[in-house]
Amino acid sequence: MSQVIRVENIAQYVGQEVTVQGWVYNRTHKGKLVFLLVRDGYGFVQCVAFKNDLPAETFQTIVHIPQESSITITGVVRADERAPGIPGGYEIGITGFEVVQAAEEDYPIALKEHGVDFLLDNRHFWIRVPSQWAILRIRATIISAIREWLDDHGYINMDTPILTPSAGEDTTTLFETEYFDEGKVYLDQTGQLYNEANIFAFKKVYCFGPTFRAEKSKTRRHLTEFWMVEPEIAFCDLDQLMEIEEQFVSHIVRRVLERRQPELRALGRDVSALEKIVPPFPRISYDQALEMLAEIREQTTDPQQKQLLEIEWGSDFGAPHETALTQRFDKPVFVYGYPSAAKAFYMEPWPGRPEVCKSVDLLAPEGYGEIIGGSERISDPALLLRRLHEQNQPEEAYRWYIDLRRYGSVPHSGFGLGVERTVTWICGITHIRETIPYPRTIKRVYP
RNA sequence: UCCUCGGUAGCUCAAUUCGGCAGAGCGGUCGGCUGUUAACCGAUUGGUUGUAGGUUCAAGUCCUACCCGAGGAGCCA
Repeated sequence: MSQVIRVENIAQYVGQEVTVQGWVYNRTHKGKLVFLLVRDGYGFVQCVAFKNDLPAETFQTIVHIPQESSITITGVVRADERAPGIPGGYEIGITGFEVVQAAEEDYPIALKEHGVDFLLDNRHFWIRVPSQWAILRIRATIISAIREWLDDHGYINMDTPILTPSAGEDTTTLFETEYFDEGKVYLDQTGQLYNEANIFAFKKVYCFGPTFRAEKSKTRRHLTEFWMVEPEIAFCDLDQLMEIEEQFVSHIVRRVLERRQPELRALGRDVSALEKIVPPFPRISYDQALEMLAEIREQTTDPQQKQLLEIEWGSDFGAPHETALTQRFDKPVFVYGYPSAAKAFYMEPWPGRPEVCKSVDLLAPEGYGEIIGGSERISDPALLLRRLHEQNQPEEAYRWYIDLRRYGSVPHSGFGLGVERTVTWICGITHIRETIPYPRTIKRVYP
């Protein structure tokens, strides 16, 4: 056996004999010639067998090898523009072939069109196909870029609890479970409140973990279990927060462009759209956004769309509004200064305009919409207490949270970035369920 | 929770206004072909039409109830 290579590095081995450990993704044969498309976890490479170059028995084995069989192939790498694959452009002329296991012949996923229902039921196999494999490789790169940027900029990772007491929020959107003799506890929706405690010890922190929402949302933008990274920064106001967010998001996109070109190509992603993602990002106020929406509604002829785009001052944007708005930009756009009534109680009021708060959402371009929600938090204990009462929140549950403001309070801000929505946008795909290995939606917990 | 659409072979779908033998392509298998890209050619394999009940000589098709899924809204990342 020659050196076992990773297919992603195949260009380094032209002219050499190498070994690939992997699986048969596709087989097609033409008389004395067989093409195998082999995946090794790192890429897809075409391997070619000529009858005259191999022992008769080996050739017959290759001709009949079932799809998805696990194999060890030895052969010589050559560049050939005709060769498909990821990265593609290289193929292996087979000199040795060993079967680890011949797969059963009824593998359900063909190289043909399939319906969503079928593919989701077979998610454990679906992740083997190039598009899903590419998306999940990009996801992993996005996650490592997130940690890399934060770790390099003075943020420390603080894991926040997943099992949390009620905190008095509307429990219909929380998954609950029994916790010994302590009654009900809930799966976390955010680590933010704990992170607000953490910054007073560590200054800049982030938590990164799964988040659970029991909302009965049934759209292409929702999962019941998703991953969110939540940085929180002491001595930081709303303007500084936006600067951080645009640097952060730009870094993530840049890393994907640097490290995942073959995967982006496999997905047919328009890379030029991603190359535009550099700071600064446009900033518009909620009021300006409303004016833009009014303009867009004027220009719309479709009566149904016109109705969907209706919005009154005070409401948060729905998906149609975000989509319409972001189609007008080729970079992510900040929308700041939302009505306080539409946002959480802990957001700092706008100076001189208490009906508006220092919140900011980042909406991804090309119609993708919200990927980040963030704000400057209230730093004054008396004001925080008043806002709690105004929103009828139970004071006792937030005792420790209010106390944070009594001992060295500072202006501070933070945000949450939804990993799967970011992956959806960067990959240029239409549905969030493809951005996580095993999606959990309101109708699916299998496999 | 509400609105819309759908469920027929392993998969993707068809089955004519008006009820009349359950079909095709793909996949799998066998054979042919030295450059395939979702190859092509020939043969072959393949069915509890989502479930239960009803109408009828006869139901994939009509009626009733239910189950399951998808898309969208609201809510959110």
